[in-house]
Amino acid sequence: MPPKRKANFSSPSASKSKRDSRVSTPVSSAQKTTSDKSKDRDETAKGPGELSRLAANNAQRFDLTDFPYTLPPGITDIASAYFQPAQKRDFTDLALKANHQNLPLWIDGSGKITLENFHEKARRVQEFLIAVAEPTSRPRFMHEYKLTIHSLYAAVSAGLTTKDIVTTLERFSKNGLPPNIAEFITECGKSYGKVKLVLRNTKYFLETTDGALLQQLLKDPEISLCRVEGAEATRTSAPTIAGLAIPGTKEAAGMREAEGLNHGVVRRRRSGHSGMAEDIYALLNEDDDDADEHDITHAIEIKDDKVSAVAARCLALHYPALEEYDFRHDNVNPDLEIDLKPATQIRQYQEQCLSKMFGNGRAKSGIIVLPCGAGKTLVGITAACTIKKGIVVLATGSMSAIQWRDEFIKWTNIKPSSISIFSSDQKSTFAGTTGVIVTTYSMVTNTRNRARDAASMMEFLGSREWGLVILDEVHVVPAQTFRRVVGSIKGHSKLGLTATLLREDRKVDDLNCLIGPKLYEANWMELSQQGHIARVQCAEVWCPMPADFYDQYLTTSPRNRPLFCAMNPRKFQACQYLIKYHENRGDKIIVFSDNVYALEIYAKKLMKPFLYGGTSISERQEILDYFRNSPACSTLFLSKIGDTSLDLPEATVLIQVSAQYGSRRQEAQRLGRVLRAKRRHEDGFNAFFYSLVSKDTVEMVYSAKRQVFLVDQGYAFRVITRLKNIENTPGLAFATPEAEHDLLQKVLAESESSAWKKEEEKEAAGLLADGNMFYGRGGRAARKRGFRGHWSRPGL
DNA sequence: CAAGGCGAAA
DNA sequence: CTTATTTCGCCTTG
Repeated sequence: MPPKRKANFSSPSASKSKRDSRVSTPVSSAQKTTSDKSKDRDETAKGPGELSRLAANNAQRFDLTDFPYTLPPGITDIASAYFQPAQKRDFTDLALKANHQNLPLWIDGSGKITLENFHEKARRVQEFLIAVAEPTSRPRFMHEYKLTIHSLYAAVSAGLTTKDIVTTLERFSKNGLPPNIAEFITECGKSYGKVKLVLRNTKYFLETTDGALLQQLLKDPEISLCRVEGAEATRTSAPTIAGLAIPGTKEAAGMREAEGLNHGVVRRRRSGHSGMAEDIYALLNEDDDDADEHDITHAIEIKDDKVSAVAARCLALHYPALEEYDFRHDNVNPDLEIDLKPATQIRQYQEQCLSKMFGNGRAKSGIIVLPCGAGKTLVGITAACTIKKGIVVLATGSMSAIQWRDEFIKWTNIKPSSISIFSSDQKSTFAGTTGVIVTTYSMVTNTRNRARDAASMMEFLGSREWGLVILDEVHVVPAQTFRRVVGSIKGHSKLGLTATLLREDRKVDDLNCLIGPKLYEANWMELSQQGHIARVQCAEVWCPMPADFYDQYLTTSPRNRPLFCAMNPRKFQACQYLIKYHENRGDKIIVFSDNVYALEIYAKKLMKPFLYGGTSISERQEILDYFRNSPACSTLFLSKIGDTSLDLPEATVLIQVSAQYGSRRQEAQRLGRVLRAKRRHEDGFNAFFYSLVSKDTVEMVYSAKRQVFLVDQGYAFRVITRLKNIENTPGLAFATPEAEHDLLQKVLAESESSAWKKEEEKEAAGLLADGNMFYGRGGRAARKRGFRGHWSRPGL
């Protein structure tokens, strides 16, 4: 920053002279030429402006900002980032109110809201904030929320007015609400709900009650390109909102039958905004929700594959085009006979998710974020039971598809013939006029030639209108090919479910247009305090590297570094120590290593079963059953096969030996593997999560990155630099210098061979490409390692 | 029906 | 400049 400013000062005409030099060759100031004359004329033309700018620059010269305080190298300053102008976190103009100590919020000009979570008013205000803003960080004491166009839309469609929002924020803020924020909220309110995306007769339409607005949108070049043909005007009646009960809620239960269920937690709730604090909502006017809706709607047809492009463009024009499905008045699509089983009672937060989705009596498309083990599936199924139309469920793998089908049968009264799986090994349809289809993303988005039955099944999927599309693990949807599901399956509403709405690329934002806005995000800490998910102790164990290892680590090529980090003998010992400690406590332990070589070495040395991608299906099942049932086996080693599509048995301890780069999602997903743990230990924790990190290596950086999401969820990572009494632990591996040396030689050999293999691969590919282009790219065969899951079973 | 090719994701 | 590496699922062949 300072150099930029310096440049500005030193020559206000510097950029100008550069511009001039392009026109004429530079001349000395002594020579007076025509070009100089024109320059003079230029200067006089904007003389006063130039002068004042010079003065301003001059003043800046004597500003302290031109003499920045720089930290000594190697020291990172976290705090000052908050006060950089780029962050718009300048609080200078925001005067504190006299009674600020009685108020829990800070609101700055960037739309960031900070909540003092320890404040006596925090609980009530929190419920309001969740309704109007998106939570971004919720550790123990200070919570951060962000006002966005989507969060405000959700608030408005749940019945709040923009005036309510502004006054309530103003009321609880320690500082006066910045004027730009009030303006932002009001402006957003004006454009909400004006434009809708609707599906009729398997065609998509952009619809509005404002004819002039539609004309304006049509003038946009991008939108007009996405249009099919002609505009039509249709008549609709304003929808009513009376009497919708979400199945599984207390109200619905009360309607069905009087059950002696726990009434301790029952709070008065009105349809639309259940569980919100009374005093904050006292000023709401429920009835003006649809009051000013016109009878005439104007619509244009949109090309199937351009739906998300139109949504994106509308959002950019500040007219978010959202999907709302008035399923109760849909007489075109046949009803599906599906209901939750009478005994089913959903939890309070699941109910909150659903009231966000069905807040105004229609089904809003969007995303619900719940941690693993918090019952995402049941939320999806309850949504399906509310809409009662044809349902498509998209899962990431065929295993997961089977689980979805089973869950549907477990929780609902759906006829087994009405639900079917469409995957590579099962291709059947439901019996009646409508039903539930569970399929996989790759099945639907496959572009290569299909098998005949798959093609006909796809034809069937694409030619119909579906009431609800449930997208499991919705964070995968922005991927290049998976995003095509949005165009190829026509759903009136879409519900995305995920535990971790995270990607390391910048594509998460696309989900706003592909699926819809985030409707609800659970607070992990809150759920664990309520006992719905486990309380987890997280720790990062720092393992120093022996000197000779570290030397090799420094000299090896960067590609081999992760191998050295994983094979660090101190790390191995830490792993061994932790396994021993927790096995003695009676825990079930899962060890993750993304490096398959390290995985094999660790598991074989410690005589534990291990499982990776190359393990055959039958052997996988055998190993998992063994781990699940045998008391003799309490530790299992897994590659990243365990991250997805493996129905892992319950574990209470998780040890991470090596991981892929800085993936926050992977870290959260792995922590999720112990969230189902129920057994409580005397120290109050149900489960443990250890991340083993080789000290002073790339792993330190990645590890910090990986933890960001969990830290925002309120998890605190304890750093352990030495494990208690590890030096006196008998039977540790690689305890002697010789053993350590042997290990180093092994690792060196492995890194050599993998490097060599790579070379050979490249060479082969090159030669083949040169010699005979029809062979294409070779080298895949060399990659496939032949060894199968090999393991020792002490008890069988 | 088992195995391998291939594309794609993270 | 867009890597690396492991894994999954679909489809085809013997």
